[in-house]
Amino acid sequence: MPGNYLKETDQALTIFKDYCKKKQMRYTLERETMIKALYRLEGHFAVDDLLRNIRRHNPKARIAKTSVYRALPFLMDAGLLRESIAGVGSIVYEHTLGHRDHDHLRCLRCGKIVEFYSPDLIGIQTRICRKEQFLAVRRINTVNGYCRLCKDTAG
Amino acid sequence: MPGNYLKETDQALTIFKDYCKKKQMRYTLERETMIKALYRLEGHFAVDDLLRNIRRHNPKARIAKTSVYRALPFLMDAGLLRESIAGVGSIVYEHTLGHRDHDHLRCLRCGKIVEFYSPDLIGIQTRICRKEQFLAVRRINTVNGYCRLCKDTAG
DNA sequence: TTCTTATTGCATCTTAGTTGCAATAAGAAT
DNA sequence: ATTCTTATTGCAACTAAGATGCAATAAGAA
Ligand SMILES: [Mn+2]
Ligand SMILES: [Mn+2]
Ligand SMILES: [Zn+2]
Ligand SMILES: [Zn+2]
Repeated sequence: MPGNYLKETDQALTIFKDYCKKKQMRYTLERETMIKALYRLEGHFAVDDLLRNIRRHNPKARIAKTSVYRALPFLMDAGLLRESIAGVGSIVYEHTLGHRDHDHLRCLRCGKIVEFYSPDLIGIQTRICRKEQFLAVRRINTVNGYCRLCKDTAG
Repeated sequence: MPGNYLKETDQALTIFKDYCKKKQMRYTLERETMIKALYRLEGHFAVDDLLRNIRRHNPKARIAKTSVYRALPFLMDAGLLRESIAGVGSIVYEHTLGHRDHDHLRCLRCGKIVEFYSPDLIGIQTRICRKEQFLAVRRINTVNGYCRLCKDTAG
């Protein structure tokens, strides 16, 4: 858990409090717990990883997976979370605060994920959206293939 | 069904015959049927759409969904098919022959899909892969958001 | 403290995709 | 043409992600 965990979590909670107020939603203990777990997880994760992390850190509170699934769209809409990698099967998320907008290379053999940051690529997408008068909400951009270490044994 | 259907299908069948030979796989009637259906479908489709199309055009032949699922990875590997859109939930495919490599904008409200072609974007991805010594197999790049007609009523 | 109603937990359902296995059929060898 | 090997099929049963209906609970405004 990196040093900026507290700051990010705090910021996330504040953002979500405001979001709830604006949308006349309730700021519940469960959602707060979920956000804290979210910013505890550093890498990419599936819903199940998130749930396990929540339960491990809060053994007495029993938060239902249903609630997590129901909260996710709000957390995404509030800008705390995004779907990050395509082509895996189940959905892979990652938190957004403290990470600049980036994309991924994913190894089909060992599962390794390499992040890359390309303002040029994002710029092209933005330009295309403008041309099509399309309001972008979330981008997802993944190259699946074989990493340096796996590509020889790939066939 | 466009005019180049026959040509594309023919090409696809030939490619897959060669692929089978190379991989010591069997070129079966079921797979041939599947490929024909594949090139009959023009747009983007899920596995279920493909199955329905197959069954409608071949009422007597009963091809099992299991076989379709098992064949898909081979068809992709042979270069006849690709996963095209991310963020939908289930997997969306489209055939490749006769279509240049492109990406998608997808409306979260009405489901409309806008295709766009950007050699620059593809070039950036290629450059990044080279830098990371990463062997690209398939790219997927989708911007989810609201189309021109839906963005006013999006909230 | 009271009251309204959004949210939760649980149980149940749905649906995409997978797996084990006996029956079938490519296609190579004879 | 017939035989033989084994990849592939169809079926049925399974797995796992995610959604849904509903009564109980708890935000948070009054
Ligand atoms: Mn990432
Ligand atoms: Mn397309
Ligand atoms: Zn690898
Ligand atoms: Zn739309």
